[in-house]
This record gives sequence, structure tokens and C-alpha cells, in this order.
Amino acid sequence: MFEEIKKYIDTCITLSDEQHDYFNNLLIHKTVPKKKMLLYKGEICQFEAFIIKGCVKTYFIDKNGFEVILTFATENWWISDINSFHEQIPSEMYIETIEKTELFIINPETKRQILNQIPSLERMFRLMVQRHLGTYQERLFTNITLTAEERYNLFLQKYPDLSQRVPQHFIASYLGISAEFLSRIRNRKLK
Amino acid sequence: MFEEIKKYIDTCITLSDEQHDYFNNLLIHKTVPKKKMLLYKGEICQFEAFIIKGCVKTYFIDKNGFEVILTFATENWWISDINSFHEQIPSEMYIETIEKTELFIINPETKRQILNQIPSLERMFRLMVQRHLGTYQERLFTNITLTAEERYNLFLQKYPDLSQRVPQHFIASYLGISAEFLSRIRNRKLK
DNA sequence: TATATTTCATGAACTAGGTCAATGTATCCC
DNA sequence: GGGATACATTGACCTAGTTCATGAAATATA
Repeated sequence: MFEEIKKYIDTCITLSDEQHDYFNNLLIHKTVPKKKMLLYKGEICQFEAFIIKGCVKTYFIDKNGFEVILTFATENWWISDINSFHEQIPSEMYIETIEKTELFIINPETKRQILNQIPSLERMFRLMVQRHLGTYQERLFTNITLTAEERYNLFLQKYPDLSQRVPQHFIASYLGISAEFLSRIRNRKLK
Repeated sequence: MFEEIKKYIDTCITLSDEQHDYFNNLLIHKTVPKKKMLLYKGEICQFEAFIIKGCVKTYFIDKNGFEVILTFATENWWISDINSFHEQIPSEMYIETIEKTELFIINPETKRQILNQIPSLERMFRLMVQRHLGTYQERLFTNITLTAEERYNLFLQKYPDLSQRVPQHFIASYLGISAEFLSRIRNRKLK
């Protein structure tokens, strides 16, 4: 069960077996059903969660009440409203499962404990934030410079599995286009 | 000269006078002319810089060779390619001054020293990254959900001084629209 | 002061992508 | 298994924003 998160940590830093064990013991294991809200806008985010199995989306709601998906997260990704979690301020976004999802959860208190005990994990969490930042920078850039079709192709290339797993209109929302137009793009590509 | 950066630090953490002095003494003060490149894509970013006076832009270049401005930074902002700086990997972006600019510079070595001596500054730097992240999240959202005119109004409201300081076509680039269309929007607003 | 360079505005024609409405197709659930 | 609900496709029409050109201001530079 701890295999995947160990792998993830190993990509950031080197820990002893004891340290891994200490870390693992503080994780809270949880399974949540499909379509379950993990965070509402306005709430204070009390978790950083590592996805063992399943799929989650983070989104904003626009002025017409429509979802705008910011990110999908699947196996071996971290999910949280980082700002809300760290500063303990109300969240701007919603987080919701798309599939039945199995998670390791860290709450503010366990995080404090973990970092106290294993300061070198600071680096892993910093990398986590930086990777998020890089992802957003890239997405802003591609959203501005690429056409809808180019963005869709890029999406297929970067997340080939997601295009099978999540409904099409979620992908449209992520790409910033209407569901109808994505359908037309797909149609066009068949020819 | 150190007044502004002290103010900035104070919004994040509390330091003693000695700590402030220690910090200030490690800063490298530098003045660079207008239109000076601070970082090219492909280079490894060796600075985190606090802007005392002046204005800087960060940008990508799109497939047609056009600039897409990611951020403007002016007085009391930090500027860096955070990812490139921390991981010492090649940068994805360009950084260039728009005006004659006065900076405090921190290089990787001084940052190591500073954090060694004053670990509580870790928090300030983490906040810096998180604020950047929040900014990008919001921009992605507004870029997807708002019209060009709405985005321009938001820009005027959030950065009233910038609209006077930087050429219009830079603002268009930042907003993700053509310079011509921004001109039309402005014209429309006059009536 | 003249010249080159940037910057800004405006018109005309075009297109990527949106909206609305109708219909078809899965999927879920009792 | 059947009715409801969610999801995908398609057509017709619309519009926000682009591109290309041209000229006028404004700014820098010599």
C-alpha cells in the first residue's frame, strides 16, 4: 500500500527505512466514493492528499454557474488547495472526486509533526508546490497561444489515460472550450 | 534603501533588528538599464530579485515568435524563474526590464546562507511561491471565463499604475489578445 | 532639428469558437 | 427491464477576436 508514495518520495529525496516508516504511520488512509466533495469554496482546506487510486478534479465556478476545471489528479498526484491549507484561509476552489478514490491524507497537525521529525521532507513539499506552479504557467501559456484543437492534442499526448477515464465535457471544461466544440474537433480528427 | 524590503518581510514574519541587518547585508544591490535581459530561456536562473524601483516582465515566446507576457513586476515584487532557480534547471521563460530597474539580488549561495542563519525566512519564501501559484490560478481562470474587455477592466482595477507605465501592446500580450483589439476596446469604452 | 523607431488607431474581410435547440445514445437505479 | 438522467452529436446561426494594411502620433536619437 505504501509502495507508490515511497516511489514518489524517492524522486525528491532519500530517506532511511525508519523515516519512511515514520512517515507512513502518520498518513491517514481513506477511501471516498465517486462524486464526493472533498472541499467547497469558502472552506478552509485541511488536507494535502496523495492519490493511491482514483481520480479527482479541482475547479472554479464561473459567473454563469459553470464549472471550469483547473486540474485533474490521478494516481501518484498530490491534491489540495495549497494556499488555503498553508495559510488556513478560505478556499477559492472546489475539489471533488470523479471516481471512487483511495487517498493518503495529511492534515496540518500531522504535517507539522512530519516536518519536525524529518526536516528533509521540506524539500519534497516545496517541489510539490513548484511543480504545481510550473504546470499552471505552462497551461496559461498554451491556453493563450494554442488553438483548441492543438490544446486537445497536447492533452491527449500528456494524459492519454485521462481521455478514456473522464467524460468528454470535463475535458472540454479543462481545455476552456464548449462541449459541443470539442465534439466537433474529435469529429474533424476522424477524417 | 532597505525600508521597502523590511516592510515586505514584516508582512510574512517577525524578525529582530539583528536578523534584518544580517539579511540586508547579504543582499546584492544592482541597477540595470531599460530593455536589459535578466534571463534567457535555456539559461539557469541564478537569482531571486526584489524590485526596489522599476518594472520587469517575464514572458514566453510562441511558435510564431511573438512574446506572451506572463507577469509584470514592479516595486516590492519578487522576480525569478522559481523552478529554474531552485532546481538549477534550464529556464522556460525570458525575463527583461521594461524600465531602468533597481534590484536586491539573492543568488543560490546567499540564499543557502540566509536560510541557515534565519530558518524562519523559509516561511517568507514559501509564501512567495504560494502567492505566485495563486496568481497563476486566478489568471488561468479569468482568461478562460472572462471576455477580453472584462479582463482589461480587471487589469486596470488591479494594476492602475501599470496601465500608465507600460506600452499598450504589452498589456494586450498580457491579456492574451491582439494589440489592435485592445485599441478597439479602449475606443469602445470612451463612448 | 530632422530622422528613425515605436506606438497607437482604424477599416475591411475573415474565422475560431460559442449558443441554442433538437436528437440520439449510454448509463444508472429501483 | 424500463424510465430517468447524464452524456455526446449535429445543424444553423452568431460574435468576439484575428489578420493585414495603412496612416497618424509620439518618442527617441543623432
